[in-house]
Amino acid sequence: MVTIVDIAKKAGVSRGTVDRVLHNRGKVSPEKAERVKYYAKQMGYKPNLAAQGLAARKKQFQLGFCYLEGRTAPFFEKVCEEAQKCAQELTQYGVKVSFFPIPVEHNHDEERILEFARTYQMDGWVMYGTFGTHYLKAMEQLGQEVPPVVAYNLDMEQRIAFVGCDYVQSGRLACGLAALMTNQRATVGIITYYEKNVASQNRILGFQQEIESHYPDMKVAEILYLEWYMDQFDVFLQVKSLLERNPQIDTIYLANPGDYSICKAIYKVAEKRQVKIITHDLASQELIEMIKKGEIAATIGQEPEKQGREPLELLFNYLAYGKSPEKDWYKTELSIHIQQNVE
Amino acid sequence: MVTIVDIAKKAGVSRGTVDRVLHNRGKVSPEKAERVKYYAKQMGYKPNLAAQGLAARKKQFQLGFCYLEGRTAPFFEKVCEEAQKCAQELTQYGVKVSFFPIPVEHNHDEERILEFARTYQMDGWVMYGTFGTHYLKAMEQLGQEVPPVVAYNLDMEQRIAFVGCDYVQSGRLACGLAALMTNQRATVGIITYYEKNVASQNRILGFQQEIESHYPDMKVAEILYLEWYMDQFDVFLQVKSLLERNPQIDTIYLANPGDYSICKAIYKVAEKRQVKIITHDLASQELIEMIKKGEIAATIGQEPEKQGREPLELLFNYLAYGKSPEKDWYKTELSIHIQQNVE
DNA sequence: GTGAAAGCGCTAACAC
DNA sequence: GTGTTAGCGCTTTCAC
Repeated sequence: MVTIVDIAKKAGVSRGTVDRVLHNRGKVSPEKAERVKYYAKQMGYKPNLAAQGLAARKKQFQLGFCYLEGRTAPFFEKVCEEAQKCAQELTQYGVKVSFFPIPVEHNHDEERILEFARTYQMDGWVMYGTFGTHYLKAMEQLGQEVPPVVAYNLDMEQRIAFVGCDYVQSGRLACGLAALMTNQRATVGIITYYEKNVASQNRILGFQQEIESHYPDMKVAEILYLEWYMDQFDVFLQVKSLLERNPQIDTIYLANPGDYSICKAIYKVAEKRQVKIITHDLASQELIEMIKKGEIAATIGQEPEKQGREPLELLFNYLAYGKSPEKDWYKTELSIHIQQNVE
Repeated sequence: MVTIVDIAKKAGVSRGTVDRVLHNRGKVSPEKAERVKYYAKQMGYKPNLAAQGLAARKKQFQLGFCYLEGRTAPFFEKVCEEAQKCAQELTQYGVKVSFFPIPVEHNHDEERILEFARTYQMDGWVMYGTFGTHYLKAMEQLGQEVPPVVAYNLDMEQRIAFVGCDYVQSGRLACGLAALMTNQRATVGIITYYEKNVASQNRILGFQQEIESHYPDMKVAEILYLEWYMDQFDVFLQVKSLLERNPQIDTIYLANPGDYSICKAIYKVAEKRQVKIITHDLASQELIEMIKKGEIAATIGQEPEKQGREPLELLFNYLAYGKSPEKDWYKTELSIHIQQNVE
């Protein structure tokens, strides 16, 4: 294994100089820099991570992790759980991660976010796209330099990388499942919270694209938009009338479950008609129970653990080792869970 | 963060003594040992991995990784690929991993395995169960002390841990998929290579158990055992007559694909009857293409990457840091792949 | 501009 | 039995 000292010897310089060249830090004569770079490449130098990590302790980085909190964001709990584990491990490298729960009702509150941006100074941030976008706007308004941001779950601009799933593909996969369960003849009722939610929109888009490109005998009968304020009983009535309006519906695609309590309401109506329900994520215990019982036919996962861990690791590598993320988009895998492989 | 020196100070001993206590290595007076242990626990000491890794370089461990090689073992290629990546990373810790491909035809050749055991001495081994079992027998015969072995893919006795899937559950999941695709009314033809293969047997067992416990309207019409020597055309004829004997079959469960070339043969026969095919693993490009085209309805994965990486990491942790595996069985997840989430 | 040296936390060889 | 010390590879500070 090639070390920094090996290069120093070959290039006839000191180990300090090699380090300066490798990190584009400080004053080195052009010729020496050239020579060092040449040998580093030629000898296939790869920094030793253990050693780098050990030395990194002195830097004491402060990172911030923002996540959505509230009844309607159970998915983020899973993400956050893994992020906490990762944060614990990063302790070893002298990193301190602070967690910032954002209540769903403040998610677009520009005033508050401005205050947030003013108050908290970090060496780097992990944010989900919607919040990150607001944050950047706030920082611009404040005329402040933005630290590196890694986005997760939903993408945003000006981040150094994004970790999350392909929502369009996610909708396509849901469509494929519907096809599988109905001999490619499904008539689908789509139900979703929040008409303007990008994730939900893209999923529905993907679902419809897939029908068009692969399944001529399938169709979407209606898209039902639920509103924030509806409770379980409201939902029950809405779904009931959806099914009454469209007696041919045999599959329900719940593109954005939000609060999973609505699943129960949907199931109650759908049960009598033997309608298959397909939804996303595996976040609440309630949902898991329903899948185990076969009340929900299938759910599509998007690796919440990876969304919690990878952004922190990317950020740390970026700051501590100067390693820019190799990819622009770290796609999480879309998993299918049915009765027999849940848990 | 608590370091070894902090403990030494508190306990009023030297850092060397603390190290000896923590690793149960060498002579320390009982009282001092007690004191060190007490403070280590009380202060919540966690060794710094970076530092440990750096220091581990001097030990120069030699590990061996055995894998099955040949046309009928494409799954192992994926495993091996990831294992090689992991081996490359372990280089940083002074670890050298040697890879031993075992041709399928030598897999049970006791004579050869005896020779193998005699020839290669390693600090630790990663082996798939079938080979590992023979290896242990050989070592016993030679009267040699066995180094630690981590098993993967198939379990064995006397290993320090096992990394692999639950084959019974894997068969249950296949059954669940069949149910999903047929409104719980599938009539299934099961096809498998090698009657005595444990993985295959357990999958079929799980499949049948699941029918019994959940799907009264499903049944297995026949189990067809293929033989080693059959070529694609032989398979074609066998499957054809299987379907002729059982005109009600609407689903084929290929419990052990072995060589994936038989998939094409099965599809050719099954196509006319619109029979759904379910199989395992995602190992060959050929198979992936068939799934993309929808010729194979679904395949069930078992995390080959994890099976390649985790055993090496466990073995390294065991040897270098004296950390025994936390679990006895590291279960790999069963994933479902259909047209829309393959690749 | 450059080299020398200290130190990150841990391990193991060595001296007493 | 126990303490001391060299060193793993890298970063950074401090002289020159």
